[in-house]
Amino acid sequence: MKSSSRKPVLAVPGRATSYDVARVAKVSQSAVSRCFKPGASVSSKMRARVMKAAEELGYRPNAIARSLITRRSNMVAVVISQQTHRYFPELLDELSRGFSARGIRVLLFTLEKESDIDVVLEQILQYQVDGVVEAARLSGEQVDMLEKRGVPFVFLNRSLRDRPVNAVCCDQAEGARWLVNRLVEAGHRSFGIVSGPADSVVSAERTQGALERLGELGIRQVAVVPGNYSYESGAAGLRLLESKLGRVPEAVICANDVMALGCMDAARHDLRLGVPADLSVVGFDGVGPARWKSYDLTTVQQPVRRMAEAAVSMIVERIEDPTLPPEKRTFSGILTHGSSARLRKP
Amino acid sequence: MKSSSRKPVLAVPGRATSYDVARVAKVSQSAVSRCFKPGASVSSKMRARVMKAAEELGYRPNAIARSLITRRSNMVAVVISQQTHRYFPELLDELSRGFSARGIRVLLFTLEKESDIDVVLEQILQYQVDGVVEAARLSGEQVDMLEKRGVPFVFLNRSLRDRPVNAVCCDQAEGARWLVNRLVEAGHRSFGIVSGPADSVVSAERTQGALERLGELGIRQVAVVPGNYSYESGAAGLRLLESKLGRVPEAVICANDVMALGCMDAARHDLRLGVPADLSVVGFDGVGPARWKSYDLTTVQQPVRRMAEAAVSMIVERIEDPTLPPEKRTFSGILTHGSSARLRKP
DNA sequence: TTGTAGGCGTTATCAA
DNA sequence: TTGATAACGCCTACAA
Repeated sequence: MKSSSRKPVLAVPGRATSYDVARVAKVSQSAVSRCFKPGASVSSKMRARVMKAAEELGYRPNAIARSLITRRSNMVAVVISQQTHRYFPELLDELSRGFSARGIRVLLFTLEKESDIDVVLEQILQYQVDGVVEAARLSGEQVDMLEKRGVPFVFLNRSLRDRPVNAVCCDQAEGARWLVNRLVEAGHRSFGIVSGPADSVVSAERTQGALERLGELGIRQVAVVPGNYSYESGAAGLRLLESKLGRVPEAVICANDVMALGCMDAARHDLRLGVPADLSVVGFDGVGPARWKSYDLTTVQQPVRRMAEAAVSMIVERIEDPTLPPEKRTFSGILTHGSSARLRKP
Repeated sequence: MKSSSRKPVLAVPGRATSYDVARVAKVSQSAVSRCFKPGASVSSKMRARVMKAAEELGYRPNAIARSLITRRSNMVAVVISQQTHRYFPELLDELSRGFSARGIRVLLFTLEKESDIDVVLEQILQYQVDGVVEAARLSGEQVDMLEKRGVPFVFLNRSLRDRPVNAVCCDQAEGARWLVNRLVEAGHRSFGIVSGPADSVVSAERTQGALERLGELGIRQVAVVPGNYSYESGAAGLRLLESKLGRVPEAVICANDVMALGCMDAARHDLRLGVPADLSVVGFDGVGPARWKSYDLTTVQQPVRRMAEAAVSMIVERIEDPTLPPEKRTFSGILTHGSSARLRKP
């Protein structure tokens, strides 16, 4: 018998293979394999014998070997920038939950700089992941690579001009317009905007959306200063706005919540201004701290959970059926009224 | 020629194998393999031909197949509770950075409940990871399984009684004692403690450390109430303490920063108390928001970066040399003076 | 330096 | 229902 001659004892103690189990159970190796395959046809007697032997040896099917032959790794890559992850851990949590509920493992790639995406993409392709969730930007060529390889992927909160790709987004411009509407309607006439990092698509959409609507409403006193999504840059942003406008604007729109909180603190603690009495501050995201009593921020909350769930199911569907056409799902943000902005009662 | 007969054309367009490359380059498959192995001996002519063909076909070595034969997946599992991750995304960031710098991929497992660890461990073993970072608790039997399989693992901020295991910790009790010392020295005599979830080892150590030192210093007015690490439970904790002691204590020690911030806000906004004038509040961790101007929390900061780096290098060393004996590395926390507690100037 | 051949641990396809 | 046998894509002696 081949199976008994090829391995007198366990090569590595505690790393039994299906051959070892077969030998102990005195059945064929393929029988062992079948016992570990959900809907296979095995007699209960066989199953019992095999399971007993497997138990004894501490056998576990080798997922790597399985992947090789099935051409399914049951792994999905999640690519996320450190920035995003740091300020928005909820996103990864929800993605991880969703995939794990469907029996899929997450191979995590965090990017320190967006430019790291090149080497990361290389890794992703080598590891034969079944799909990719991209919460980072990709160039056209990089998208080409994924498409050529037939790896399903979905963008999170970004997309590609002039190209049909899978994407789950929150309508940033819409949210920005809402904020502007409510602020103007409540009488604010001078505005400051603290944008996010230059390479952030989300920040650009939020900033542009706000500027556009302000223009439509004929608001002329508007200044934009750059931030980098950090608390500190929100605080610094307020001072920049002040010097740019010659005075503090009546309302400040920050491209994310964390900057808005920095801005509120700078107003209150450095400039001794009342928020919202002297200054209204609003943000985007709906992160945890925005709801804390010291801030109670007015913001456009992103439906993270639903977005993650959408991304997960879009990927899974396309793993099952790669011919599915690209789809873009856009969620509206949720305008959350806090007390950081002077607004009319809804 | 076997190589040319086995695959007339690319099976899946864009998924070339080393055989495909070999055929196009008119060399053997093993030659292709060698060209992609760092320190192999290949003539530059050969390398050029192979690389050209590989480029044309978009060939990338299949990491799964490689893992199967080398018995090295170059993947490490990171197990972390959602709780920890949500409040401390920095930890995962630093781990991911460290591993990726060493050419190792992270397979992420987030736990909603600690009890999910069973199924997660099963996955980990099946996926043949080279090592495991455990930021979650493990039972003795679970540790047995890993050890029997010879998978190196390191605990983060937890350990196992009566067992030599790899661990990287921050000395929680020490930090707690420091806090108590400084508070008592500044004249505080009545204390409240808001603990973390019952199943958190870290919370237990912090709480115990504080209680012990308070006992040694002869402080009698001490109440402990349970929290769950959330902002809300910190706020609720203060009210619980008040009803338990009959009044608000002079100092509140929270088992993490986020609860401390909730506690500060409850004091200021609900009870109209001055912090630190009427009440001192301290926490543990050193998270970002603790440094925000609205809080400026006195806390014991964990050296996350160094801890993650230690965990990474301990794992990597043990992947290289599995015979290395277990090691425990304990870091001291960093007492960070904010203005949330009335303390003597250092 | 290059090619041949044998495995790594599974699943899949057939006969039996 | 069971058991041979051939892949999956690569690495690695060993021989040339």
